[in-house]
Amino acid sequence: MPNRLSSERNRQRKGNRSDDCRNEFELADFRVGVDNVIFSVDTDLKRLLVLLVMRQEEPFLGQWSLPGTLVRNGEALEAAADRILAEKIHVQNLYLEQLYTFGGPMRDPREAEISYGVRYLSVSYFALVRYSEAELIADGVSGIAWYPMNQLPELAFDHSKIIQYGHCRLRSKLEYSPVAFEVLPDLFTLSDLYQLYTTVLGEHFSDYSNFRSRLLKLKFLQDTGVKASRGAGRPASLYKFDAEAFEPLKDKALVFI
Amino acid sequence: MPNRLSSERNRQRKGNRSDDCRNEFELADFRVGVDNVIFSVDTDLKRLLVLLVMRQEEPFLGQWSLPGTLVRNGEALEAAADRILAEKIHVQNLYLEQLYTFGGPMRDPREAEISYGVRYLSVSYFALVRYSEAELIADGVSGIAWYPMNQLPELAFDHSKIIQYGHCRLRSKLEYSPVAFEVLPDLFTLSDLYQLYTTVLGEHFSDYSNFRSRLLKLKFLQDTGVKASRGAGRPASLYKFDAEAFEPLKDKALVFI
DNA sequence: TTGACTTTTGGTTAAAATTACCATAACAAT
DNA sequence: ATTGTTATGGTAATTTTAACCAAAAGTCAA
Repeated sequence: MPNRLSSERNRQRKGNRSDDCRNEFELADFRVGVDNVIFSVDTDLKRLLVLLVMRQEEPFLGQWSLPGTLVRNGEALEAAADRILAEKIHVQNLYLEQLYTFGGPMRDPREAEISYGVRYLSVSYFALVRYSEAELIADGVSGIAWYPMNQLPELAFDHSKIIQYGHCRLRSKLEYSPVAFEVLPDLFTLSDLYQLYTTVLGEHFSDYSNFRSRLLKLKFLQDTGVKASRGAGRPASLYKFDAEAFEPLKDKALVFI
Repeated sequence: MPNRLSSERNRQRKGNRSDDCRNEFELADFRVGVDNVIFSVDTDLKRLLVLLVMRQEEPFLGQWSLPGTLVRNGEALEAAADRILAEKIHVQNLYLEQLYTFGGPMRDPREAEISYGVRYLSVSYFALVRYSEAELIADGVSGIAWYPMNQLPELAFDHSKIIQYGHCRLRSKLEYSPVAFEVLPDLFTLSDLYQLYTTVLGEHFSDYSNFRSRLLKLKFLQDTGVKASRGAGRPASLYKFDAEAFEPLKDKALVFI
C-alpha cells in the first residue's frame, strides 16, 4: 500500500477534519463493516434460506438487512464475521469465507451527514450453516428470521446486491467444492445430498441415478452399512464424507450443470 | 451494516481518539488502500510477469511492492485501482476485477505508531494486461519493473501472499472465462492462444492438437482467412474472438486441467 | 396377510467427449 | 531440391455423460 502522502501530512489532514472544505484529493476516512450472507437449506420444504435481521437504528430503521457489525480495534475481519454470526445463531458446523468488498462512495446515507468525509465500506462474508441445528437468537426486541431466497423483502443499503453476489458464490461453491458436507449431518443418505444440491442448483443438472453413480465413483463417500428408514420406501444407506480420500479431487468439479 | 453503537456514541469515541487507553470494544478507524496484482504474459520467453514498484517511503522504504494507493474522498474502490494502474503503465486493453480484502490487525507496521487505533486495510485488485503494448511509466527516481512469477524478490507488507492469491485467480479465470482474449491482439493465431494458456497453466492440461479442436468446436473463434507467417513453418490462420457467439458459453469451462 | 405404493439401488445402452497419437500441408533455411 | 519446422486435420481407443429401466426392500392401508 504505497502512500503518496507522508505520514506527517496525514496527521495534519486528520486535524483538519472538521473544516468545511472537502478536498477530492485528500484521503478518505473509513468506517469498515462486515456483513454476512448466511445461507441455510431447508431440505424438507426444498427452500434456500437467508438470515435477515431487522435494523434497530437509523439509517433504514425498521428495515430488514444482513446481519453485520462494524470492526473493532484489534479485530481481524474474519473475527468480526465470526462474532456477528455467533451473536445471531447457535450453530456447530459452518462454512465461512470472504465474499466481496463493497465500497463505492454514498453507499451509506450516513456519508451525507455533517460528519462528512467518512466513508462506509462493507466487507461481506458468505456463510453456510446446518439448518437443523441452527437456533436463532432472538434478543427481545430485535427481529431475526430466515427468508426464502425467492421471497426476499426490500432490504437496507445495497444488501440485495450483496445477497445476489453471495447466491452466485454458493452455486459455484457447491459445484466445485465439498461445502455440502460441512452442513450435512455426519451421516447422511445420498438422497439428503441430492436434495441439498437440487434445492440450490435446480434439478436440471443431473437425475438422481446419475448423480449417485457419479459421486460414488469418486470414492470419497464411505458407506457405513447402517440403514436409515424414513417413512415409506426402501431404507437408504448412511454415508460419511472421507476428507482424506477427497484431497486429490479438490478443485475438480463434483457435478456438472 | 447494522451498528450496535448509536451514532451519538460514535461521535464521542472520535473525540477520545488521542487518549492513551485503546479499548478493544471500540470501533477501529481505517485507512483503506488498493493494491493491484498486475499480470502480463511474455509469450516469447514463456514467462508470467507481475508488475512491481520500489517503495519511496517508510515503511519498507526501498523494497519492492505491489503498485497501490490510498483511496481518496469520493473515489470508488475500482476507480482507485484504475487510477494507480494508469499511473504506472500505458495500456489499451486490460481486464480488472476485485481480488480479496486483507485487513488483519498489524498487517501494516504503521498501526504500531503513536497514532494508534488506525487500521490499514488493503482491497486488492487483479489485472491482466497485454504485454506487447504495455509501456511502463518510469517517473525519474521510482523503480518499476516486470518480475517473472518464479523469481519474485522479497516484498513489502503481505504482498507475497496477495500475489499468490492473485495467481490462483488468474489460473481459474483462464480456465473458465474468456480473459485471454482481452489481452491477446485482436487477431491472433491458435498457437498464440496456446502459448498463453501453457505459460500460465503449464502444459499438462491438453496437447496442442486437442486444444485446437476443442476450442474450434465451440464456434466462437472466427477464422479471418488471413495468414501469419512468423519464421519457419507453415503460416497460421489469424483468428478473432466473437463475443456474441461466446455469450451462451459463459460460465462453462474452456479447458480442463 | 396381501397387494399397492415409495424409495433405494444397481444396472444398460446410445451418444458424446476425451486422449493419445499420426499424416500431410505449407512454409523457411540451407 | 532437401531438410526442418510449424500448422492443420484427421483417426481410433477409451472414458464420460445422459437417458432410461428393473429389481430390491421397506411402509402403508384394506
